[in-house]
Amino acid sequence: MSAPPRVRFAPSPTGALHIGGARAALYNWLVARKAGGSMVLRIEDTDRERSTPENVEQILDALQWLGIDWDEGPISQVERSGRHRQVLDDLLARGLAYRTAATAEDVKVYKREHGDAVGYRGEPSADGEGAVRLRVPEHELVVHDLVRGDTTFRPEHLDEPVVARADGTALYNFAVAVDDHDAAITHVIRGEDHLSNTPKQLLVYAALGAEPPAFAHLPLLHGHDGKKLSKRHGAASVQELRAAGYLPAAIRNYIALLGWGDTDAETLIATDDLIERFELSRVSRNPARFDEPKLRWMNGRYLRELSLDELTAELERFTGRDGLRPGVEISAEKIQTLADFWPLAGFLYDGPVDDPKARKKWLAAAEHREALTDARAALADVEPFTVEAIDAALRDVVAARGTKAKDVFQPVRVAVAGTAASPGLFESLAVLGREEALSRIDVALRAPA
RNA sequence: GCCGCUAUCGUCCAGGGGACUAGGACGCCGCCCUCUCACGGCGGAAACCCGGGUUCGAAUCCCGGUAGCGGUACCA
Repeated sequence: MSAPPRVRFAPSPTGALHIGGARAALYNWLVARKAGGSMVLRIEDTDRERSTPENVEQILDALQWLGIDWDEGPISQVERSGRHRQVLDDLLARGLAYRTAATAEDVKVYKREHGDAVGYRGEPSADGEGAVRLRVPEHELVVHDLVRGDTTFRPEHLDEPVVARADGTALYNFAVAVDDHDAAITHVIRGEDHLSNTPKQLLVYAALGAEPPAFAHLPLLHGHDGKKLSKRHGAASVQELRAAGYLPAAIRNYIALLGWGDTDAETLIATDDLIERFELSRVSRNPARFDEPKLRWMNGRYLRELSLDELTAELERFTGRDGLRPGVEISAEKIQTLADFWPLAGFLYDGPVDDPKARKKWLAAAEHREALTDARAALADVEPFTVEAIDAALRDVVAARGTKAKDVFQPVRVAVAGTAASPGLFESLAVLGREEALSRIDVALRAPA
């Protein structure tokens, strides 16, 4: 029996949380929740140029909205600079690191002389000033990865990495390793873009005299064009998905499947089952593409699992309107996202929408205007004004006119909804009520053909 | 360039030496349902990157090529 895992999610606040970060957070969370471990949230804000408090807020907010919680933190990496400096001094004192005046340009020159495959080896500066580089040992560095197996890095290929700026502030590869070690992290689960950095971090662990944690590098997520999905490219931030009307549960299910799958063919997996079934060893090694149509479909399934009360509450929160229940009842099975609702059913509340093409097609011909007139007359007499009675009355009109059903129904639909697609016609009319329905038809009839 | 990772339908995920006539889901196409749009049901098209090797047998193992991706910062 091994100790409960301690995982961490460590975003850098240089932008919004995008879907790739969300997935990394989710996988960490699943590992922690499955085994009764804990999840640490750390903000990697050592990039002082690009990190902002607003981004930190956004990320925390996105995580909470997604339903991914954490047990410790958020801890700020910059606030640990004292500890970083202390470790740095120790490494310097022990000769495992050295200060150097060498610049990136000097490294290039070195490569030109020794070949691209040869790792940079520098000399300490005479005055003891400059950036801090780590010494690289002679032995191979192997990353034991839970998803991709062992990856071996030969030391001669590795540049001596810069771990701190000349002013003594820590750089990423150094700070992560120190912080993960101090936090007793057992599993580092992050994107594959960090795989090449891992040997540098291994160096830090070795210098610390510590056992490195287990690593799990997740395949990257790409946009639909096959290119890397990032803050600047392809978007898909959690906030955007939220604004697009997706449910957290659906997003969790969808992104869990982006890079992971078990032998069971199930596609719809509730979060509790995800926790139970998730296995790092079954994470895919191939990059995946974010496919929004599939998320849409999945979201529709989750939407339809909600009770009408729950759906109404979601929709009222989403649209900022209330009294939506009647409209929700008749549109629930027609929407895939919360954002789909208003374009479909908003006419019930705000009047017919303006769709010239629909008017031209269904309200211009004399035949349609006559049908609408007949329907108006029938509707005026329907008693009670219920779905069933409206249904019967309008079908009587169809029968009397001897036309196809749609030649009566569509003009009525366009008259009351303004457009050719809507929830069920009879249901819509019943929701509107006789008075409102007749008045909309009258307006349509008065409008010039 | 160098270092590294990856390679099954358009996309995601299964399968992983003979059970493969390669499975499921999204999407797509057709049909059914139907007042529109959806939902739902049924059916269909659609993939093992290429070349060698190992083996009685390879999509599955090995090597090479190719392609894609990542890293190559005093960013994270």
